[in-house]
Amino acid sequence: MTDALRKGAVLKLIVSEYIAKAAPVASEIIARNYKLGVSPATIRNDMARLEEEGYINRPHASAGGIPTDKGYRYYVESMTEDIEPPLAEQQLVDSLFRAVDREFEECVKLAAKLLARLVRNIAVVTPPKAARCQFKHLELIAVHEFLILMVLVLSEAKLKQQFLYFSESATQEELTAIASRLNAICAGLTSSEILAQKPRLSPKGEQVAEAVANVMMAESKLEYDEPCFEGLRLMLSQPEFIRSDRLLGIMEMMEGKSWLESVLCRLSEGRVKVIIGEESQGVMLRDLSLVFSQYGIPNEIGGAVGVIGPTRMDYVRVVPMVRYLSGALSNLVTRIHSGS
Amino acid sequence: MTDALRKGAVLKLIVSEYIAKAAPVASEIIARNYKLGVSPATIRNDMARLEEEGYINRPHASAGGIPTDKGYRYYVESMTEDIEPPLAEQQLVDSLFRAVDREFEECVKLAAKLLARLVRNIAVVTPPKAARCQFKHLELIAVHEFLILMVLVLSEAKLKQQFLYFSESATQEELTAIASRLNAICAGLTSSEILAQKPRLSPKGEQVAEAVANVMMAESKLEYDEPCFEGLRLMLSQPEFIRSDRLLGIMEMMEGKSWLESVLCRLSEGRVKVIIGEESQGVMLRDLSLVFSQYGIPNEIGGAVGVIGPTRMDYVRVVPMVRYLSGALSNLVTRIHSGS
DNA sequence: AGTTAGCAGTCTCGAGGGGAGAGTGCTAAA
DNA sequence: TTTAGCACTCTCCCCTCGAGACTGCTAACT
Repeated sequence: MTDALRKGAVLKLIVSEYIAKAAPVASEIIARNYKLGVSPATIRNDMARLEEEGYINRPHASAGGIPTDKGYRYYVESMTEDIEPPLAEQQLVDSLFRAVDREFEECVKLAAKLLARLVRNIAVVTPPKAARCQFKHLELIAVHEFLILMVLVLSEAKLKQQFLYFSESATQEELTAIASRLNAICAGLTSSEILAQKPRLSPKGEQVAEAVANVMMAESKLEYDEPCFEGLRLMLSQPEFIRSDRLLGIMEMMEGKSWLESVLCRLSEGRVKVIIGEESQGVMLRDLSLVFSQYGIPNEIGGAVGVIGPTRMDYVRVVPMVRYLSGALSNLVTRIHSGS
Repeated sequence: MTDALRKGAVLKLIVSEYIAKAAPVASEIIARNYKLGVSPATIRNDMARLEEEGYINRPHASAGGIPTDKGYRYYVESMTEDIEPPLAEQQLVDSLFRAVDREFEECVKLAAKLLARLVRNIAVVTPPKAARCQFKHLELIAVHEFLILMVLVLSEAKLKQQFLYFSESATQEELTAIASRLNAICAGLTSSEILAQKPRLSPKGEQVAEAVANVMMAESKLEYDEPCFEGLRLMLSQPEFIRSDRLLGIMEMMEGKSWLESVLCRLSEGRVKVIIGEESQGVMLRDLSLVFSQYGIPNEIGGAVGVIGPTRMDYVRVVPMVRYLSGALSNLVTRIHSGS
């Protein structure tokens, strides 16, 4: 069985070598750089079998090996789960979330930027989204006589704003009264509950209540919030994108939102999901991989974080990083959700 | 003088032909496609002189003409100011701004998206920013015992949010009291005025007041708000970007913020500014052009809107479009600023 | 003087050929 | 089962060459 063992080792070496160099891997390279104690010819034999079994491919008859999706899959599966990102990178992430005094949106953006920089690929982070969205607080501010700024705070400290036009003028006092009335009535309710109970309100109050319910309805209908993408530039500097039509394909894909949905619904709690190339079954482009994970509190509030890159992606760096960041985001969400 | 006149006409035709085809323009093309009533040989003579004078260039000794920056400049200057965008496009813009019931940020994003789509290049829109930033309203909402969400409304209906940590617990009643006290004290003040007058406040009140002043300070220090970029993908599909290193250059430039500042400070009120290639004096890449305009109410509130594209940009479409959109944005801002 | 036809000259672009280099598959021996 | 040796294959780069595209120039024309 030392034979099959070595074959696996050779495959892993081929994959990691290809990830590093982006060029077909020759048998000599493997024999020379890694002390397997066998000659290139033996490696060649192993490689011939790896090709038969579909783990590697050759661009032409007498060239080195390139991992197939199946090859990458083997490589990823053989990674142990307990790899941690380098300490320096952990600290970068930690320091990002230590002070949460900024807006949450800002945090999400910064997290995406950092992740992109660390993995040198496209990073995606969706803002956390509560499973059910409850009314928390309403504020009405007169901008002008007929124009009102409505500020709505929902559960999980989510802020919404909208302008309202009144057909007749309203004083700030009147607005404050309407707001405090609605605050009393609606506290803790969902959009449908607000619509269900019909308290007696002034015409203006009715208009506001309707607007509130609409905003909350729209919010709870959303599968996930507008995700934040970063790192296009970093990915671009990788050799697979010297031809810009590749990039065009990616951008076209990303402009449609459907791909994200179909990726997110494949995620399972608390585990990093790796989707390699064709495994996405047409959702993604052939030569792209995804590394995604959920974060948050299951069935309460959460979002997703992940990386998009070429199949030739440094999984050993990316997977632990996504796992770590998703943990950090979970902590952050928990802190806001249930006190510090 | 019919001679010099024709030379100008030939230059304009060369520029517009090059803009349309992205390929060197031959004398024959000009003679055949446009009825100037002269032969290719005559056009060639004109082109030779245009080259001497620096309006066009040749990629090699026996190739057609390509406009220089100076050539584009002539073309742009010869455009009349009263060109309007096609009616259909005007209506698209108008319909975008008819209902302002969404967040303003949302409007800015949509405007950038629309502009990008219409001009098939990168569009930039900065959110409107008030010259001086005044306190309008404050709200404090308890998320948990020690974690408070502070919502701050500034002049021009600008919303800011921030989390606050208290070292001792606070009830919602207490927070409401602090907020209404500060609302009374600070109404209409700027950040420095808030810092200057030192009313007697509880320790928690002090902390909140300080946070408010900090947020406002940061806000007023900002030259302009985080601009919104759109349309990278559209620009990418233009022939000058088949090689992706061009794109890389653009993205690197855009990541730094300094270029925007130096562009914005060159703008003059109410006029569309066109900066062609090297005219930017190193701020931009050689082969990019900018078409920018301010919008808003001078000395009160405003932002900028513009387009980034290759020097070979369809100025006849882009310039009127930027002018029109900047007008539409000005209207929108005015409506919010001074009542409908 | 300005314009035009004709023609030689220049440059690009793509196809085709050949040599160097890289790396394999196969075979026969250890 | 592993290894050394070797013939073979395929890419890549460079060179050349011919076709095609336009020009610049010159001499005739209006």
